[in-house]
Amino acid sequence: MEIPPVVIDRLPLYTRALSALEAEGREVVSSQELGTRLGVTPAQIRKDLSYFGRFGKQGRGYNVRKLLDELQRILGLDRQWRMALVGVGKLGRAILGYEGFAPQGFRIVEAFDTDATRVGERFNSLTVKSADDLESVLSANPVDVGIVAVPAEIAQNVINTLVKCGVRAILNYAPIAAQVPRGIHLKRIEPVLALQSMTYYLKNSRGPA
Amino acid sequence: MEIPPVVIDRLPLYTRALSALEAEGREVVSSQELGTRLGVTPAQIRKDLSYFGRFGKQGRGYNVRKLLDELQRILGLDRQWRMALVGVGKLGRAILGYEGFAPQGFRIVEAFDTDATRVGERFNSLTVKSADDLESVLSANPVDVGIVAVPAEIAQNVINTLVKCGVRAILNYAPIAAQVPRGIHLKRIEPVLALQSMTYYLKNSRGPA
DNA sequence: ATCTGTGAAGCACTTCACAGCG
DNA sequence: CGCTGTGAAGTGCTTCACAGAT
Repeated sequence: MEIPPVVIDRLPLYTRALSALEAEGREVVSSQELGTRLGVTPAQIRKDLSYFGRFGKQGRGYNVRKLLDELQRILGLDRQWRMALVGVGKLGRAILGYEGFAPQGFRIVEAFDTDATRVGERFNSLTVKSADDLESVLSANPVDVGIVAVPAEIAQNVINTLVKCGVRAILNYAPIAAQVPRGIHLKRIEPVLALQSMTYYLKNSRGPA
Repeated sequence: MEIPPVVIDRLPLYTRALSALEAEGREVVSSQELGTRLGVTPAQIRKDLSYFGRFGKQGRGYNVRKLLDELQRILGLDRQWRMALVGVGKLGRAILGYEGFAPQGFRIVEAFDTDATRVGERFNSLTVKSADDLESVLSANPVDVGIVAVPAEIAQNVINTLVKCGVRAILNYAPIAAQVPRGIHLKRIEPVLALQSMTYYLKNSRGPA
């Protein structure tokens, strides 16, 4: 069956709420309550989950631990994912220092830069390699995800190279509208884009309505 | 007229492509070419723009400069927007150091933290203030946007406070599924969420298809 | 000849509403 | 009786296809 992409985008939110519930010691939750926590309708949650199986108990709800396990399995969060960072400037360093990846199974295992002065720098157990070696390094030791943190002008080039190296998922921090072939997954991580659409609504309403 | 939210989300992408075209010295562009650059169908671009007016010339296309001006006006990008950062930890510092905001008219004008050791720290022209003073500072000097970069446990609280202070747009970096009242705009800026949905597709296909 | 602007058709996602199980 | 799972109805977004402007 073909699952609607929006459904896939919501599943990580569900896992997050379920983790919180588990931490609170809750064993069971209804679609109603989960929905209230997430700002999503209960019907939507039930429908979303129904694409993958029947995880609930009628009259009772969902077992928190069990549903969390199922969702993690469905999303592939029950394994480690290898990532390569390209661009070790200001932004790249912040990404290397971000502590939110590892606990969720995402590890940056390579870092590249074009700037010779940065090549050889060490961050924890990681040594920055030359972008010239990107293809050879990733061919020998493939990664699952590429993180692009280079200036806009060279971002499309870097993305093309990553794709050529077999990287099928890309997290793009560069402010460009990048192109990728069909079948390659790219997500923009960009505060400015998010801001620029919110301003439309700010502009068009006065006061807290 | 009520504009579909997805349309609003695409407009910033259009402005970005148009800026690039202008930098290249292009004066005119067709929906076809713009679409190719952005990975969007030409019909969608024409339809999206038609919600706001008739900006093109039949047989010719759109004047790049003019369309860019119109979109910036529509989105409210022709003015400055004031932002307050809450949380000046590792992530907050990276946000303060990010140089992508100012050129687009977004300025961080206040920074708050609960940690007494951080209060008083200076970043460029900005002095970190105590989170206790958040309400009084923002009441006297409102901001348009709140940026939340605090630990998950207190993020919802911070968001509630910002909303109480009249902030109607929030950029949330904290890994929680936050709740906001109707009419308040919240965007999640979260690499991990983006990764967790991409893994679904990685897991479910082998090779570059 | 070319490319826009747009009703109408088509598709995708959400919500409803209820049968059925615990 | 409460709550899930799900066809069916409803809504919203995208694409088509073409009249009309240059």
